[in-house]
Amino acid sequence: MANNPNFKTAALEKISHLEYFKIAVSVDCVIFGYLDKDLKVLLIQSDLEEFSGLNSLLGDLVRPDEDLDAASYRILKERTDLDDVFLQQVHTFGKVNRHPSGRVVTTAYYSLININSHKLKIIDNDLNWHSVKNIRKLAFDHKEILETCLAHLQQEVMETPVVHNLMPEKFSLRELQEVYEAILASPLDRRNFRKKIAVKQWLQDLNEMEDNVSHRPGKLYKFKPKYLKNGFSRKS
Amino acid sequence: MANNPNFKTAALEKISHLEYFKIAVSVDCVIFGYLDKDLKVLLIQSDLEEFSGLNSLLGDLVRPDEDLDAASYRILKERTDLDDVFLQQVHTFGKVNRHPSGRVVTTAYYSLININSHKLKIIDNDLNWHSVKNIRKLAFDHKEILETCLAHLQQEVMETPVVHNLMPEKFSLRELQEVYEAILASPLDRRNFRKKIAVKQWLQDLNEMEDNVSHRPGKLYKFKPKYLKNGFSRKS
DNA sequence: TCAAAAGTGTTGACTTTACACCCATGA
DNA sequence: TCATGGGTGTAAAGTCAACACTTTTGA
Repeated sequence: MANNPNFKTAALEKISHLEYFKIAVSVDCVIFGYLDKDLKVLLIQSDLEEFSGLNSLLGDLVRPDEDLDAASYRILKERTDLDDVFLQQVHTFGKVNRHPSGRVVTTAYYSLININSHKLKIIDNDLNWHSVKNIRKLAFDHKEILETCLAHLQQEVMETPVVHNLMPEKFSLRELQEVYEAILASPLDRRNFRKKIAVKQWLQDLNEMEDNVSHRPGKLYKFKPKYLKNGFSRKS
Repeated sequence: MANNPNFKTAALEKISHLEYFKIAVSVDCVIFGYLDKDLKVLLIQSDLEEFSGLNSLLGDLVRPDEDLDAASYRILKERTDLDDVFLQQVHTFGKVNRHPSGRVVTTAYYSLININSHKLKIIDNDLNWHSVKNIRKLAFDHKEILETCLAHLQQEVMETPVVHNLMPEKFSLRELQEVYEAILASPLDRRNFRKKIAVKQWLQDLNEMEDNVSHRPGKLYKFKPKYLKNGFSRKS
């Protein structure tokens, strides 16, 4: 087989395909946070003249020697200094004219981070948290990317314990429910919510009570340690 | 804003990022078919020396002026001459060394086609249908891509009427069940299957009976026309 | 008359939803 | 003592899985 004249080596194939290496690959991160009973997303002022005044997702071109997953990780790390982040690939957007600088195919990832425990370099970066529900227009096709990732998050949130990324270490069931309501954008029945969560067995009762609340304090919980591992989505 | 010296135009940005245009983008299609009570996938002999003797998925580099979805469509069209195919993006694979010819990020799509109604150009192409369950090793990371797409198909098959792409125009409920069993790789209870399908209301009773069967003939059904539209997945 | 598959319903287990009252705390 | 949320259970509806017998046809 190796002598079959129809075979080409990888090196040869590369030469014959050089003209295809004209597409850039980027990743865009939809970074969700939670604050004031509201689902937020981290956006940056676009530095492209074409999109002046508009916000965009955090994204960057993928380096030639960088895994796709690693690129999303780097972008998050650069902005948040977070090391052990949750990141999951959602979809790849590849319309020819989606980027005015040229042909850029972008892979969208979503992430969940705890806003309070990581102060960002906000001021010097035009980097800010925005209420997801108030977002009207974004640069590029980033509105569509955001919507796709939000839908994905909404689908996953009751199946897997991803919310833990938005929570403080200790929290009450009310606080947890408020996060779910913010993500799903709809109210939940308190008793049914508690039953549903209890069945999952994600939480550990800390035998501690809330403090500084002006009503009967609730029990505090944390996610069991085995659910706190993040890492990447399996595939890259 | 437009006079802000920190803005760059898209044209300028492109120049500064030229070195990133060193990654090629491909699509790979996991094309499923159904024959002899068996889920098949369309594979081609790899023409890379590095993978001699191995099969690979159908794929190609994306052209600079071609939408990502359109590339998967083109690949399918080239091989099957099918025009109105079902194609859905599943995942993008972007490890640095996944392709020996250089850096190639690939987006995987899956497709379902009816083997009998479209004869392929099989002989001159080393192109063949293979039983999914017998596949051991493929070129590149194509085994992983296949597994990812199969899992995706298995998840979707009871939610959406995608199977219609594997069916002849008219079919009995037994035939439909056999397709489901091949996809899910597990037997289904006949009565429960029929109830589940009935609830979906995807099918139309043709008031015709099977013919040429050596047992009691079953009723024939077809998918309601509104479920036959395919097109692309929403996003590209 | 036999072999093969068609066609069909019920029961029990489980899941999901809707819903209301008393309790503990701080102001 | 009031306002606020904590904490809890049940009944009805719906969903899902398991399971068996009679019917129709061709060979």
